[in-house]
Amino acid sequence: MARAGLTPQRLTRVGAELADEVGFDHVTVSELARRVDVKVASLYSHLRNSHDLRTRIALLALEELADRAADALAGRSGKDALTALANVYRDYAREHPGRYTAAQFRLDPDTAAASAGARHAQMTRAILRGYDLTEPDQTHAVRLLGSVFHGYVSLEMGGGFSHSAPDTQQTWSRTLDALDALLRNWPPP
Amino acid sequence: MARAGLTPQRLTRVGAELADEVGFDHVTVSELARRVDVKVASLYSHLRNSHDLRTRIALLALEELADRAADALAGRSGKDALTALANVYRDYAREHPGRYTAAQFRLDPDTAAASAGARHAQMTRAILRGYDLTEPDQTHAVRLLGSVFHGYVSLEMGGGFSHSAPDTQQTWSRTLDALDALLRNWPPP
DNA sequence: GGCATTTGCCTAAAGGCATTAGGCAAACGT
DNA sequence: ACGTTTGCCTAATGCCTTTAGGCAAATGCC
Repeated sequence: MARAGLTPQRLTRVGAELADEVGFDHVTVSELARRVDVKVASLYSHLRNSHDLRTRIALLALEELADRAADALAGRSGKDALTALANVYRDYAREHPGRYTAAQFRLDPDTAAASAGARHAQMTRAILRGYDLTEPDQTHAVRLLGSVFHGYVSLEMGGGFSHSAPDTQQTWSRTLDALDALLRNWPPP
Repeated sequence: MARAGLTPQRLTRVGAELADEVGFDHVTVSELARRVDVKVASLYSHLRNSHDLRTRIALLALEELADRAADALAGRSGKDALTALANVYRDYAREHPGRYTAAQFRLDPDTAAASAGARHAQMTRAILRGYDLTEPDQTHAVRLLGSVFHGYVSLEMGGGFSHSAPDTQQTWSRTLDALDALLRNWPPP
């Protein structure tokens, strides 16, 4: 019985690929075992259980996404930064639909606190430095941007905008124009 | 063996209640059978399979939501209508989280075409009559509103905004202010 | 009302996934 | 070299889905 050299990290990576291929909801410990050519029970030395696997994939996705976002934001500000961040989310969801879904996986509070989630909020906030917003409107705006990015990407991914004119690239571009305009003319209370 | 009086409709309703209690992802034919006090196999006379059950719950949710939206919009326009529609989604998600998730269930194209999905788009479009938008910006705006509503509700439901000040009711209210302002000052291309 | 047909619910069985227990051999430390 | 740890295996249990085949209740026709 030669050893397969499994680690939680490797299993998480393979799990993430699996998610992109079959959808995060269909990620299964059994299928993962097949992929790494090992019997199912063997995985339980490396993963607590199925939920643990999902959690790890979610954490991986959140970090990859945060890393990409950090890269994209470097040296940009204003609308340029807004567009760059928005595109990171949208492109990631297109390239890695399973991982993107994983990033939405509900984590328990402790795990969430230790995740890259905070970096995401932080980066969105950074973008707003290019606009003239003070608290509490800045927080409202962070949440609004999060809502639009996630909502748009998730609807587009789910086929919500499918096959109807005008094409979704147009809408995306105009959506970013609109958000930029909104942030520049944020309404008074 | 007294008959239980099952129908696809009743099973769908019970399935929807089940979804609200345990989450749409955990809706199971077996649990449904327990709830209606019948053996599992019996359900297969009324439901094609598990996927069929989910589809029916999704369609139910889409219709309930569209009905509520239609009620809420009656006699309103402008920001009043915008707020009313937005609250329908948010309130529905709070009252019926499982059904709300179900409404996001990806339907196959034919089923989607026959669903209440079109009514939703239509009602969002109706709101925009209170603002001065022409095609294709009207469509872009429909998609943006859909993104914000869905994104906000889904992040809030997932605990994304949890426990941080300011409270989410504030943000929601200011988000609607912002959307209204945006629609009144939609940026030129 | 009696009788044939349809329909609804049941038992049985097969196959899949998750998870735990217990065993043997490879890798590692001294 | 040898004892310990560690990794992967077999076996077993339990829950879920889905199909096949049977019996009894409802339905409809005369």
